[in-house]
Amino acid sequence: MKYLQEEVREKLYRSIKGEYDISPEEIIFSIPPDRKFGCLSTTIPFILAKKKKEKPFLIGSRIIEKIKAELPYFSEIKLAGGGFINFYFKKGFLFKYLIEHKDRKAADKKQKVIVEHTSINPNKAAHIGHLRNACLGDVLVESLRFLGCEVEVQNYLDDTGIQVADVVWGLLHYGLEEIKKIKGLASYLWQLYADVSKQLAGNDQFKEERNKVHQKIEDKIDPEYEISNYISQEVLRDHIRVMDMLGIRYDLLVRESDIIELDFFKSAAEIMLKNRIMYPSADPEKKGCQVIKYKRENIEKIIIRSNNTVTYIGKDIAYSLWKTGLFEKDFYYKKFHTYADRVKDIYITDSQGGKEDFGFGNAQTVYNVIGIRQSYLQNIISEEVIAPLSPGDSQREAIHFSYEMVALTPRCVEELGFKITEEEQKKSHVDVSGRRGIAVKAEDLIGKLIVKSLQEVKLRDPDIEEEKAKKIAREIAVGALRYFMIKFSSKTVIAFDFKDALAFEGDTGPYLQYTLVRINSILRKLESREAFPEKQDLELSLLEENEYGILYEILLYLSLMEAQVELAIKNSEVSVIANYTYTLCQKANHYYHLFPIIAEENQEIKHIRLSLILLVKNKLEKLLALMGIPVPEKM
RNA sequence: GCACCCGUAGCUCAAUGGAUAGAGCAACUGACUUCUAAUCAGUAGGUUGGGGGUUCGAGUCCCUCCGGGUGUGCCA
Repeated sequence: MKYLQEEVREKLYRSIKGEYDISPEEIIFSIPPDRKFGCLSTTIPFILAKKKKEKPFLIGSRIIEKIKAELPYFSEIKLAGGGFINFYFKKGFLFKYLIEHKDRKAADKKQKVIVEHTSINPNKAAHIGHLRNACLGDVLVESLRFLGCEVEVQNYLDDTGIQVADVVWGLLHYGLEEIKKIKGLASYLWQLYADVSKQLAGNDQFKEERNKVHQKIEDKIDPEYEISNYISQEVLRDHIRVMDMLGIRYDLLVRESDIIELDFFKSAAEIMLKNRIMYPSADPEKKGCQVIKYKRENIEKIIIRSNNTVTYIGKDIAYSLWKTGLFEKDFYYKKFHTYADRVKDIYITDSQGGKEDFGFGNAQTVYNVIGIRQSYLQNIISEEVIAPLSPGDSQREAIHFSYEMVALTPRCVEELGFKITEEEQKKSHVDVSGRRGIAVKAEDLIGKLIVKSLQEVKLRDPDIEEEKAKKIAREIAVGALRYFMIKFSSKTVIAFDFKDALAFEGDTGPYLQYTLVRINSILRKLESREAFPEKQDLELSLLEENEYGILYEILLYLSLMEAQVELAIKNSEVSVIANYTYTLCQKANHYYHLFPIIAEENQEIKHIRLSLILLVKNKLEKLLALMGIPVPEKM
């Protein structure tokens, strides 16, 4: 897919690449703040001037001379402000261009990408922090697909971790049959885990018991093993169910127990030793340990302890090598779950089975959506393991898609009924803590959102059928939640508060939904769509100046859409898409508020307005789909 | 100690090194017999934490100070 700016960029690049050392990505376009500076602008002469110590003005003039004849869509290309190159579209071009390219598909880049997200410890219900992870991950997935990548979504299951052992220890006085009778297991374990954590803290005897449970799980000794298996599966099913409520889905579940069972780490260690990535430490304090050098901080990170056991990072390294295809071994697989609409199945890894090739793994680029606190380990994997093992011709890349935590405002913590210390009281936010049970459960939040939106729906339409109202309420709840989780930049700590999260006005998901719902409503009420066929050569000069100006700004803004999605991926910052969509909606609302469509008597003008609204609808539908925000029938 | 991140309107946040720093919320004023008021229009609100520097141009890059946060384990 080539969008408008990309086409111009290509021509520009060809005209300068012989003279300057520059990559196409460095040529960046923006829409100038004032139309007197044109409709599209680049500062490339300034950038080139820095590289060669020349006058930007002269470089700019030379570039314009070279490309002028090659770019037919512009009436003028002017140099301004000492080095800006400003492009002026021919009248009517942009409208025509956007209509013509409305449903253009992304080029098939044939690149396979794996995105790992969600990856919640399977010992309790999901909370708001996990929601941020899954929502960010899912927008990343859909954006990559939009840009033409083949994406495989993986969810990693730490089924052998100490957290599972904690709750198994807490449940040991029950037998498996009794545990199976527990309703809402994930939610039940939420409280149990908090209680267990309290008991374990400062009680060495309990901890020792728990460690024995952990060991028995690893050695597959019942009842500990079967209980742990049951719990992690059931909790996983609960996580999948909750995420499916938000439209978030997976292709493959990867179990840590299978990585251990199939001895992936052994193969990983062989590769790393052979390539001198891992080596025996010479540091007397790390005598007998195998380490990886982390150059950025000049630290040796222990991978294999002196007692020959593997540290936490080891399993992640093996998994990453498998994901990037730098590794011979593979898992076995079986079907785990079919979604209710039956359009998709989830598979899960296994440690035995048939040799069927499912084609999982082996991607060129691997994203791991995980909190910023994991940066240290993720950087080691990406910089010290994956990068050096990737030969230049088949570059493999592991990208840490990081984000800050969701925390709670002190007020919110108190609303939830927890006591907080005086110290915490003074802070702007308090960390979510599974161990203390301090968090908002994902499903509780979704429930609150549904209750509130149902009220709003009924307020606006008291006669609405119950089922219809519920469906719309769910859609609004999902829209509000998903937008809230991605609208902040990933470096912002979200200080969660019900007041903000339950907002339906202003910069919120429902605002975006409302914009599209109203556009759809206009189209429904239009007496006849047939009277206004899609037409590329509309007579824009019929519009009075004010309307033309506002309409033109929307067209310009619409032309940025694909570039914005690319920018979001390039910067690992999907909030770009949320912000862009919000601004687009503001512009659209402003326009059709000023210029009514159905009531317009001049059929030509009506045709123009309708065409614009259809363009906005087309882009907005795509954007909402990228963000997983549903479109209600009415609001 | 070392490394990284953050500090922008009363609050919550935007702003690829680019032309006049923008939104939402809260406050105030106005627009529903009208294509849906979950909307729209308007008023007010700023020394971008302080100070230096680089640059044609700095909220953005560099240095420094102040304030806040995170990571840095033979834990996971």
